[in-house]
Amino acid sequence: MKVSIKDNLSKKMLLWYDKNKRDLPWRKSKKDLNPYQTWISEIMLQQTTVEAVIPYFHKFTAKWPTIKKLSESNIEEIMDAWSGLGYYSRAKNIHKAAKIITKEYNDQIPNNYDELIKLPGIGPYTAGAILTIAYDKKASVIDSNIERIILRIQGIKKPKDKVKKELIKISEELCPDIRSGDYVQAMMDLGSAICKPNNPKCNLCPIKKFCYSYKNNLTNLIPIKKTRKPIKIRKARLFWIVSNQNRIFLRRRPLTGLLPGMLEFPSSDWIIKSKESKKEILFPIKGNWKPITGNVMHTFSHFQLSLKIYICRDVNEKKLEGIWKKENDIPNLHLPSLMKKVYKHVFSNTNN
DNA sequence: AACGCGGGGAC
DNA sequence: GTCCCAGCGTT
Repeated sequence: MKVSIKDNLSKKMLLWYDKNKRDLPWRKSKKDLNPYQTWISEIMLQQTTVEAVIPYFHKFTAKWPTIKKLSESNIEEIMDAWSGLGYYSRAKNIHKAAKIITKEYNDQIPNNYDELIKLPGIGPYTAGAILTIAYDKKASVIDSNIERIILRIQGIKKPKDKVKKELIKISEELCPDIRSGDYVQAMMDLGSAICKPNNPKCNLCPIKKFCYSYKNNLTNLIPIKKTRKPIKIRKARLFWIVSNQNRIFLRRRPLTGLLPGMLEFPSSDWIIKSKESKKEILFPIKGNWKPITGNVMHTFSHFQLSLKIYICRDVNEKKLEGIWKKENDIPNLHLPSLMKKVYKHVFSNTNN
């Protein structure tokens, strides 16, 4: 890459950023820079939109204002605070990392790549983001926005995983020595507002004069899209159990796998549709079971789930090991989105 | 290199 | 409905 592009691109981006930056809660002035808040925001923002993160960031940092406080909390509290945000291993890893930072780094988030990358939940992107945004160091930072911008500017028509080394090199070269944090955030804002995946607004782009794809009308072809596999459909029966004290039965999922440690209403195994057996329904307890009209559908990252809900009333609470909650308390529980869909479906299809 | 891992907004 | 999002850990 030519030196003139390197210098001028970051200058253009910083000028653009000063005029167009979004006002986000984790964007502090220099004197208020807080590596802890940078870390939490970057973890929350992994594969998650800014709009979804904002309320969670406020709640989380209000409840745990320091790493020390966070390291002293328990995992259930953290999982509850994360419920609804998705990708729950991030919450587990934050807890693990907080303990390590407190124990081994005197409550200070490391300021070098080799130590950062060792922490659970911090990979190449997040390490670079913390180095630039929290510590104003020059680093290679590649998120999906910056990746797309570089591929377009350079007119790279190969699949991105074939040019990984090249992208790392270019992203570091483009990163300025001063205001590196502002620069990477400028690039991400540009990717979000201008250099979008589809129908980019090139006429508004401050760096279009550096862009091979703009000049050659290739922005709709770069980055090349790879076909993704269709996701499978799973089916299951979910059991809505009401006790003779008018409370609802829940249990906590195991701390590994899907929705780790989250509360749920019990269900049968989630079976892939083609393998569905016609065996008799195995209810968790004897009783007068009745199906509820309709199904609850929910799409996860790698499969879709269709739930048929069955309801049983007047159950003795001592017959089941788990958590019993009053119906009025259900909406206030920390449930994953799937289970929120479930209780809304039940409430709207029964007349309690 | 491919997969498991959530949820929601834009279109 | 499909695509995408400030990715990471595991296999």
